[in-house]
Amino acid sequence: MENVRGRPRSFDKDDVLERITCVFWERGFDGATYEQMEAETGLKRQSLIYAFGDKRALFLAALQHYRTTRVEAVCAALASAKTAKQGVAAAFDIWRGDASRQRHRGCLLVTTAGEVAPFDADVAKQIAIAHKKLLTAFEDAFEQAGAERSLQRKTDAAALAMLAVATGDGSLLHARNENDGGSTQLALDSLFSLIFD
Amino acid sequence: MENVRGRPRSFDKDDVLERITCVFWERGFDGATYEQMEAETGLKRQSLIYAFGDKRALFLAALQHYRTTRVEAVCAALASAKTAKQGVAAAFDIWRGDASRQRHRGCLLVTTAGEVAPFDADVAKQIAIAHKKLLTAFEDAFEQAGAERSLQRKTDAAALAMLAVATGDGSLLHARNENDGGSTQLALDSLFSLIFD
DNA sequence: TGATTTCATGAACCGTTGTTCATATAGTCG
DNA sequence: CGACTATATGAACAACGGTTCATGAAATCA
Repeated sequence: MENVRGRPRSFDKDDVLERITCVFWERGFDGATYEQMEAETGLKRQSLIYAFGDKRALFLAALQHYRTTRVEAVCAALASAKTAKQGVAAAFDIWRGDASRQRHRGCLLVTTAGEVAPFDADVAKQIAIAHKKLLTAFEDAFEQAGAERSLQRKTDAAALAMLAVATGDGSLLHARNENDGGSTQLALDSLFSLIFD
Repeated sequence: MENVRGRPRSFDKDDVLERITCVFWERGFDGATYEQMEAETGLKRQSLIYAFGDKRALFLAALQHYRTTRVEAVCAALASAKTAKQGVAAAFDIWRGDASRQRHRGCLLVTTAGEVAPFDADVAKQIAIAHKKLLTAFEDAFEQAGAERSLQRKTDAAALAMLAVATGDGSLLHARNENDGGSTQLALDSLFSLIFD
């Protein structure tokens, strides 16, 4: 029997973590309060602390959750597509979706966590991991695109990957500061047609 | 006589504002404390409050200072260059410099202020102004580049401007989260050679 | 010189917020 | 059914940080 002794948890931990992630995503680390988390999850702060640890641990859990869901989704889109060009298009589409969301736009890792990263090595590590994963995924895609001869012209795959990620993060960043969700997407469109033909 | 009555201020207001700006730039709005500002400026918090107002007013003053110095510098570089291509190169160089700085990397407006903007209309306005200025400056440059026939191929100037700004901000953002200041610059290099020939 | 105005600063204030303590609750095990 | 263990939560705690109060200092003006 895998049932452990003691009172069972009344909530789904992953579900709660998802909601916690959204709070941090929207308000940032300092901006997020237990009060907001209580409202979002329906749980009391002590329960959250009991389940995850203090605020910093909660934030780190949220970062990891974000990385293993959102970031991996982009990587998966890149890797699983028929052609590299389609893969990049799919990845950009995910970003477009994130940029046009109502609440918590932008990227939790680069934007929000970036504020904390210079003063917290663990946070910086989460960012670095995600960044590297994304970078190599794009690099692989562009190398494949070179082999498929779909590139506008021969370019260094690593540099192209850097450009794609920088532009993507920049777009997500701008989306956070704008009311009309559409205009920032121009950057991704423009880049796509510049890279492919 | 332009000498006003009362005890004269013992410090240069602009100089202090520059230092205050650096504190916000490095720590963010919530992260910045009066204690750090005291250390940075050598003044007591009450003097700062007396001269500028409360913390939010201090932050707004810093944002405006940042905009009228850093952002305008990029616009000026774009407008004053001989050719549009040189102008874009000069603008990118400024960004490269900002990205390779030791302290307070990244862009105060898009990164730091972006955390506060969704909950403060005045902050959002500062961002919007800077964004628009940058965008039109690049758009003008790319239109000029089209006339000068230095573009790799005919592309919409507005979309290209969006791409340049998104990539620039993305690069600055990444620079904040990295130890080796060099690698993010690849994105700008890559974009430049993709746009021009 | 004395009155007046503005700047500088020590000190107290006060609210917000993260954390901890103590207790009630809901399950399993023997 | 009692013993035990883990979860849930009300309530008190503690501290960091922004703001305000009150006083001293430095200049100009009459």
